[in-house]
Amino acid sequence: GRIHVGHSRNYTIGDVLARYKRAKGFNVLHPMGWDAFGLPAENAAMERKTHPAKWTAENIAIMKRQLQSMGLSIDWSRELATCDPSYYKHQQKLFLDFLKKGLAYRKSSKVNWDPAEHTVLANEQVIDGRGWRSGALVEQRELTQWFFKITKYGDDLLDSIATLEKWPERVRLMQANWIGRSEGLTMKFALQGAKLPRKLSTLEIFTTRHDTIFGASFMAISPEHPLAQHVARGNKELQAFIEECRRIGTSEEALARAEKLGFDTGLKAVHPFKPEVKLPVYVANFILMGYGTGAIFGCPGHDQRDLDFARKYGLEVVPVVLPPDADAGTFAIGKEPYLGDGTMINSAFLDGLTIDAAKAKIAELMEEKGTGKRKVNYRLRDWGISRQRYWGCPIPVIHCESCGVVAVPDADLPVTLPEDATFDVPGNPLDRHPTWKHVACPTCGKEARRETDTMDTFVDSSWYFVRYTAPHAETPVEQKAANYWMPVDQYIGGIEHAILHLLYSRFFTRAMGATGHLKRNLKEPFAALFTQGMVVHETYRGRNGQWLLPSEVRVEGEGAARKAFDIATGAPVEIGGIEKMSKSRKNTVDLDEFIDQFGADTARWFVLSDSPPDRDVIYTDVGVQGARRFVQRIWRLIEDCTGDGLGRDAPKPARFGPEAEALRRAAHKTLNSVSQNIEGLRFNVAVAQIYEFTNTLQTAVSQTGEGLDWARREAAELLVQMMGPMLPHLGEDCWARLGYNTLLADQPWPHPEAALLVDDRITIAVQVNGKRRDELSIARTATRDEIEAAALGLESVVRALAGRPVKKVIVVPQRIVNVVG
RNA sequence: GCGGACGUGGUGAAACCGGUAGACACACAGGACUUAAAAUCCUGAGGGGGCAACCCCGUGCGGGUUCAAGUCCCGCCGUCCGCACCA
Repeated sequence: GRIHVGHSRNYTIGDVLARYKRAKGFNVLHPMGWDAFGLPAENAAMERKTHPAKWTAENIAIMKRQLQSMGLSIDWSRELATCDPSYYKHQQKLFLDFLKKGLAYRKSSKVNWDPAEHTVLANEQVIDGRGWRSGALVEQRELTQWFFKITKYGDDLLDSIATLEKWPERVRLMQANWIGRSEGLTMKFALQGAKLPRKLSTLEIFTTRHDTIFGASFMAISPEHPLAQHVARGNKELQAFIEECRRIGTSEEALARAEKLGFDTGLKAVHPFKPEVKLPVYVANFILMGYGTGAIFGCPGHDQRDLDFARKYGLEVVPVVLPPDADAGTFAIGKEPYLGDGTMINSAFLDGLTIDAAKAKIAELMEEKGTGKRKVNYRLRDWGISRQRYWGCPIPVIHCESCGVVAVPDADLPVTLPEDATFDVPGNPLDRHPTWKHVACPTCGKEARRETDTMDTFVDSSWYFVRYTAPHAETPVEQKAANYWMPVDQYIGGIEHAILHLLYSRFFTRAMGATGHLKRNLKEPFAALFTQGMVVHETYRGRNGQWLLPSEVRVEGEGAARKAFDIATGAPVEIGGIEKMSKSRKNTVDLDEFIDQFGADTARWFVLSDSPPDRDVIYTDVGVQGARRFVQRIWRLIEDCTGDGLGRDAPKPARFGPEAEALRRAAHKTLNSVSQNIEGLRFNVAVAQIYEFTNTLQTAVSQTGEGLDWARREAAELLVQMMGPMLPHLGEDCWARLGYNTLLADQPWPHPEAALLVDDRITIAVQVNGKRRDELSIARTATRDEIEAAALGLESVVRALAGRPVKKVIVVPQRIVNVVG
């Protein structure tokens, strides 16, 4: 039962919010995310060890027990619905509907292939600079895989970011950068210098700086470009160069630092506006085949990479944009290209135009001649969902020699995984399985083959929130339920999902609109997004570099003198950085042990209390002790407040003495601001206010006064109700202690009495020349003149003025008065 | 390199529209209770000066706007995050 406390933080936040909203009278559906069952991310190891069924009864029982012991409220019938195999049935149906609409397709492309593991490497898997990974040389392979056409919605996904007002700015930015829209022009250049096949005799490039066409001094193409491949066939040196590029080219970081290298093909490209100018064509290592057309024209004057390249190979550098205050006669490019605004020079008919005007002119001329076309380019690629592994939702299609790709008929869904797969050899267990893939073609009945790729688990998480709205429906989505619940009012998750999961979910909502599963005008799945911080903890490493659990380590000393020792051996231990709790680093806390020792409420209170929820919380034993102390203090306090025998039916007194009045004001004010702070997800502030009010109530316990018994009773009840969402177990106990046999969780959220929220007399600060000198207690309704008179009459003000005449008095009623002298 | 966020006591942090900086908590110190410890309760505290009333300084650094700046503007410094040859 060792799980990350960090893992549960978003559930705690969501749970507090859900309990609060429910008490406020809202209908709340609070499913926990896909990862609540934690398994997809850990599948690599589990695939080998566990039984096929992802949701074994045992796994579910473990997770359920752990989450319940954290005090989380879950509607389990809904939760378990997505663990049911029927979820995959509906997901397969969605896939086939996407296929019909052209939103899913197959494409052949080059992939990094690990021959040792016999599998495709995911993008994020690191390969070293020489193309090795885990001791095996990585190959490139041509492979046909499945894709979702997310690029179809590139514009919409980008433009709609503006409507996501309740999303964090940085997530919106990350998504915009990821989509990476740029407007430009494709241009065709005629090639000369060798006999080329018709298809390769013109070179198409993409640029966003067509205004700089007269500054072009070379062409560059990607090593993977068909033209490069063609020329290399008769050229051993070029072959070697391309091979070299490929080796370096696999690691992105190495690539960014690598020197610009080129290989002159000997070919020449004809300048589209100056036919007498022939530009040399290079194969260059910094050109990506995956972006644009895999080819560019190089304009060294106005692009850093092109400038580096030109300097290295001695190519011409002609400035064509003149900075506003530079002189056309003397302006030259040094080490830095000029990237700013200006007017065109050295550019024939463009001279004197602005950059934008020059772009428009070039685009217009080239479109007329048919040698160019305006084009919007995206960094975003279609989503490759094929995985060559057992663990995942099977892709429900059948390959037939005569009928091609055939959808599995609805009646045969779901396609389920074989239970007797073996994992003793690397590679895809489905492909290797002796019988599973052999089936009859649903159309012609001939022998055919099942698709053995499974879907990326990101597919699973891209629509679960829709399925939750009607988890037992016969169709993937029940429109009525989806229309009622969607979009999700508040989504809570880690920043690690800023791009992929959140973008894929946005795509799915659109695609499911296109296939009729959702309303078309529902574009965005999550109206508001909150990214919570993690629970982090120090890491410890023993002498041999092995990670140690915090419970295995004894820490001595303070500050710089802090030292750690292995409890078992007494050996010194290295104290490492504060990192996200993870099993591999062993900086975790045993949840079962924690619950035994402190209880779930302490855990909840701790993660809510210290830091704002969007920041990381450092797990410390003293922090937990503090939370525990408070939980126990509340219990004692409620006992003290109920001990005098005043029952819940006692009539409200007609008059309250000053002590009772003060207590009631404090209670209702606290209720008011705690409500606001829970709503704004400022739990740490809500916690602080509850602390403060607890102190007030504690003081009142030892006082006497008219109506104070009743006021104490009221205060205790409000306190219990306020803390209920955060401390549900203690809350129920206290509620019973107060004499109720109902559940606190079922009580409506209390309303503060408006009259108690505003004071008759208030304290305002008095400044002289902007410095605070005194404060003033005055009627809330006091006029400007009254406040001014009272302030000027203060001895401290007179003293601070030191005889200077008063020039001006600024009065902000109910806030401050500033005397300028 | 590009883009973004942040910088407040010994620590985690509050401070809503520019209006009493440091709420609340942790740690610390002193006291009460106790044979003792734990637990609990009370008191203290940004820095400096003063017996005290009180005064001066203070939100990374330097400027600016304003009656008034942690908050707004300009320029630095530092930390963190994201993207990274995207033509």
